[in-house]
Amino acid sequence: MNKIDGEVAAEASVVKLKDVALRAGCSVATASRVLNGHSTVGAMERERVLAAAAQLGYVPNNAARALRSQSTSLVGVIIPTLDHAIYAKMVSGLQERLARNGKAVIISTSDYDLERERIQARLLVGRGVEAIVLVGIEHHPETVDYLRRAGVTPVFTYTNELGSSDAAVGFDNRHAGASVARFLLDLGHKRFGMIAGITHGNDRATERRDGFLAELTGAGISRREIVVVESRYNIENGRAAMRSLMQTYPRLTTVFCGSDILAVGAIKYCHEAGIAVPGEVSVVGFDNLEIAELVTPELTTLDVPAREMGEATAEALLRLGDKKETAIVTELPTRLIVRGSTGPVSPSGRPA
Amino acid sequence: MNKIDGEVAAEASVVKLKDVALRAGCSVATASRVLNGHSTVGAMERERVLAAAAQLGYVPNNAARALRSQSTSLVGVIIPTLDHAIYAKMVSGLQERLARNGKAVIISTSDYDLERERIQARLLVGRGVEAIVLVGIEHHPETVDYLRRAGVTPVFTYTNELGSSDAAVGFDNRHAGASVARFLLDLGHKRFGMIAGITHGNDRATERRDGFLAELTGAGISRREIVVVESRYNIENGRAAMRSLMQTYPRLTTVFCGSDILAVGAIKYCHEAGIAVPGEVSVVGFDNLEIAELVTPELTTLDVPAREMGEATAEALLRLGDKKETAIVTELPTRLIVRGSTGPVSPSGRPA
DNA sequence: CTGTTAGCGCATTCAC
DNA sequence: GTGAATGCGCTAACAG
Repeated sequence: MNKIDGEVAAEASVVKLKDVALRAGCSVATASRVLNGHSTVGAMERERVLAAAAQLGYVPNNAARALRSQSTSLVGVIIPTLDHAIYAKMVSGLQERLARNGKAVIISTSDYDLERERIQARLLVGRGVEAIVLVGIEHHPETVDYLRRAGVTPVFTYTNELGSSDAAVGFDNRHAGASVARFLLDLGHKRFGMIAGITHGNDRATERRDGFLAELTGAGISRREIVVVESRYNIENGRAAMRSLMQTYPRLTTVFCGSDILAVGAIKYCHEAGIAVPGEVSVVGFDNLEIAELVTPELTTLDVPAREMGEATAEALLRLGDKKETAIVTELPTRLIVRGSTGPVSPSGRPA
Repeated sequence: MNKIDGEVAAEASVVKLKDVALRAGCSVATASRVLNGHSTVGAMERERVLAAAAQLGYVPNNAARALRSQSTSLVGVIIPTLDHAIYAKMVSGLQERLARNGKAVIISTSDYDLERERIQARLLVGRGVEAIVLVGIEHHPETVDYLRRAGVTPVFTYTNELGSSDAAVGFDNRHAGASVARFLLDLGHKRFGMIAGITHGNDRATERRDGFLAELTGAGISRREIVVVESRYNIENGRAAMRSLMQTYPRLTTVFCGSDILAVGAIKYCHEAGIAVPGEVSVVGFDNLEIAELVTPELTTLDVPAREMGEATAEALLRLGDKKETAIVTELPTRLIVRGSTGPVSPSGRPA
């Protein structure tokens, strides 16, 4: 049985441009021109093509389009892990903003391993991505070079330094770490601990720690009196790290954690061990995740606008695509959210 | 300057199969065969091709491969939102497992809107995905039909019903809801409230609620005595819903929430309002997110193995690709995790 | 076992 | 303005 022209046609298994042209009574070339917005097409002709495409439910074959035009409308993103809300939020913002401009995102994860990141980058290049969004400024020496040679735009997030990328969207981790130190100093703290993320291959963790330490030593605190441990980002590790810290250095009055995840674990340990927060020890987190407001006391933390970072990254990508700009740095504001987990130190040197 | 054979060659801007063949001294067909693991190639020849590919850093052009072979190694996934950890975890498991088999995932979000889901599905088809992972069994009437006609494998998650899909990976939401009811009945509760997710277009929320209600009415509780409100999944809404519930029906002894997100908000409200949990009201969540262990008291909740669901989905997809199976149902275990937010009701009808 | 040939669906050059 | 022809990089027939 033939389809009757004008009825809501049952779509063929795959509608191709040829089918649209056939129905519109023109050549595929014309149909292609219309669908791609090339102005040089008669108004009537254009109408018919558009109508035909709509009726047939035409969806362009991206593989063919990509092969022909060298443009895939695909963006790759490599994050350490999707399990961490801070990255999930960033990807969410990126994906939604990009989708509005017809671009799709392919996601992959490196588990904080720069070598894996490099492999993933190659794979994404094979997939034809036009740009790759990376986290941080520190990468395998070959990664960015490789992207460059492949004509893929590298973009860094979680940093405000362009480095070897075409765009950086983020904030100054070092400054953020320093601002936490400043806040704690102003509260009168003298004995500091830090539970940092694993700094190996992770510039964000490194910078946060170094900014924190620099501010403290600048204030006359001896580096040797500051205890720093590193821990993978999960609650259980945060708890364990806090235990080891407090058992070894019971006189610490405050502990800065490189992530809320760790801070929340730290607070859990304090509960168990009967250590008052902030009475005996003040705890500060980083990221301002939802969990920061769930613990008791609520967590003082540095707010990172993850979703906005994803959106801003998308916008940078879009602008880069217009070729009007060649290098973009978007610095996002961070700010300290003071809640109940921090307090002043009494003149005796113990928290009030 | 010419590249010298044998040195670690600087990769050309884009290395093609032809380049590999050239260097290996064979035809592109042979090179293709080697790279695709077709056994019928001589050992020496295969060696040389492999070596050439490695030295040049050859990465196949997926667009061309896709166009020619109708196989893209691309899987699409449409989830309500990446902001909800339960979906982020699922995607994480899916992505990692698929990556091990050379498949990539394109992600998109529907914001719980079945019409948006339908649009996203079409877009993903245009991208050439071989399968699409959907959440739940309820979809726009055209969505699955469309996928079928386009030759794209539809897979449902968060459900154990095959429906119109080729594979279902998940659990019985109705049964899960019922098991929560059973647990609360056994504790002696008589006055029940529920903060469900928005059930419109969301079979998971609907089933959880219906299973809960069915078990209760089956136990002789009148439907009219059970108070159900619906709320979007975020903490603030959970808090507001709990407020409205407790202010209007102060005699409720227990409230079941369709997600830990809501439950956590509910508990926050109880803290503010001075309502003892579980002394005055028992609260149960759903999902067993990390946040369940962060609130005080810790949350009794139904564990949903989200990451495993993603992994199992990937495996179902892989098996479907082998064409040995044609329909796969994988039911995952859920179990109630009893923590501190629930307790028995005293003979007086109030919680003990 | 290996090379030659012919498209996959589309965007674009070139004629008209 | 519009149509016919070309080829993007690769894989799958087909020969040899």
